[in-house]
Order: sequence, then structure tokens, then C-alpha cells
Amino acid sequence: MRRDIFQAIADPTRRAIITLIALQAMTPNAIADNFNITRQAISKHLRILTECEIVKQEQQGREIYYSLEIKKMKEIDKWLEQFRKIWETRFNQLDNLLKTNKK
Amino acid sequence: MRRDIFQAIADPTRRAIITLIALQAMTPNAIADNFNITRQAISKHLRILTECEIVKQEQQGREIYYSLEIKKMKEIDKWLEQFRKIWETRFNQLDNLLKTNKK
DNA sequence: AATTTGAGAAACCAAAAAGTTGCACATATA
DNA sequence: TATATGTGCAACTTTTTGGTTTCTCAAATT
Repeated sequence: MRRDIFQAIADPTRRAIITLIALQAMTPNAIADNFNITRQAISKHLRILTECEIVKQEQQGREIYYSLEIKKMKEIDKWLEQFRKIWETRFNQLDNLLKTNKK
Repeated sequence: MRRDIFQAIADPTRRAIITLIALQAMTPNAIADNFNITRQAISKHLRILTECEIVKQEQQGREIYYSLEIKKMKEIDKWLEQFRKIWETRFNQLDNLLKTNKK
């Protein structure tokens, strides 16, 4: 089983869960209320997100609150870094080209 | 078939292809040399990347050069934006807490 | 003590994904 | 013109994924 952050965010339901709990922790039942799939399916998504450490749990009696491990999101940001460099370079090249043409 | 950028970058081979052609355009055969799967499998990945407009083609005789549509990468960046806001806020909150404690 | 509620685990199923082999076809090259 | 090369497409197979239903278990409530 692969189980990395890119595979985790590939599923639209999981992306929605991530967005949903980004601001406040929520229980699986509360999360499931926002979708029309079973709570068990949500539970499976949460397990995947937990395994990827995108999400953390906090038990409170019989309820479990899930919240976003925000720093994990930076891994995607880090991967994007290489392309950010390129798109900045391309803009500079375009810029230089325009300047050269002016002369 | 889903076919969005998140599904596209979920596959490690496709991420490798993206990185590979980020700097210079390459033909399917040249790309396939870097992996130990068949050229046809690479061809399928390229089709998916093309459908997502992550990659563009340029025919040159019987060869087809694939290169990265760098601006598409910004879509991921855009999705990350919401979390970037949160992690900045959290840092500020931590910062405020530290300041308050000092007093 | 009995019942309800919140949650995860297991077994199962259908659809999708990622690979393979084999084929067709256009463009180069001998 | 015959052959080699670069590429994409189709059919098929295996594995993975996302969902379901059923079950168990612990914590709350009656």
C-alpha cells in the first residue's frame, strides 16, 4: 500500500475532509453529516489520512476529534518549490527578452 | 474518469515524468528510458497528463516532444493557499501567546 | 442492569488504475 | 520501394480503491 500525501489528497472526499477540519476539530459522525456516504467510509478515509499523518486524533470520552496536522501540508508546498523556481525563471527570461527587443 | 491535477500527481511515475520534462522537452521514448516500465505505459501516463493539460505536445516529424505546462502547477499552489493562511495565523497566535506570557 | 450511541474492523463487491502484449500507422532511412 | 523507427490505440489482466453491510466494543444514558 502506497500511502503518501499525494495519494491522500487525490481523492476529492479526502480533500473535502481536510478543508472541513482545517479550522476546527470534528468527530467522524459530524464529518459524515457533510457527505452522503456512510460513516464507515468516512472512517476509512480518516484512517488513511491518519496513516499519512495529515490528521491527528484526540479522544474525548467515546468521541474522537480529528484535526488537521497543518505542517504536513507543507510537504506539498516543498514539492512545488522546484516548479516555483522554474516559473519565476521563465518570467525573468520573458522579461529579459522584452528588454532586449526594446533595444 | 476523474482526471484532475490531484489525481494526476498521485502517481509517483507521473510525478517523476513531470520533474523530468520540467526543464527540457522530451520524446516518449527518451522519457521511457528513465523507467523500467514499457513505453506504452509511459504513453498512457502522458495521455493522462495531456488530458489534464499538465503537459503539452509539439510534433517534430515523427517525434513528439512533451513539455510541462508550468502554469498548471499553480492550481495546486492555489489549493494550498487556504492552508497557508492557517499556518500563518497559527504562528501569529503562538507569537501573541508568547508575548502575552512575557507580560 | 439494559439500552443507546460513537467509533473502528472485517468481509465483501464493483469500478478504476496501472501495467502488459499485440497491432496499426505515419515518417524516416536504406 | 522495402525496412526501420517513433508513436498511439485496443484488448486484456492484476491490483488498488472506494464504497457497502455486518459485527464488535467501549462509553454514555435510561
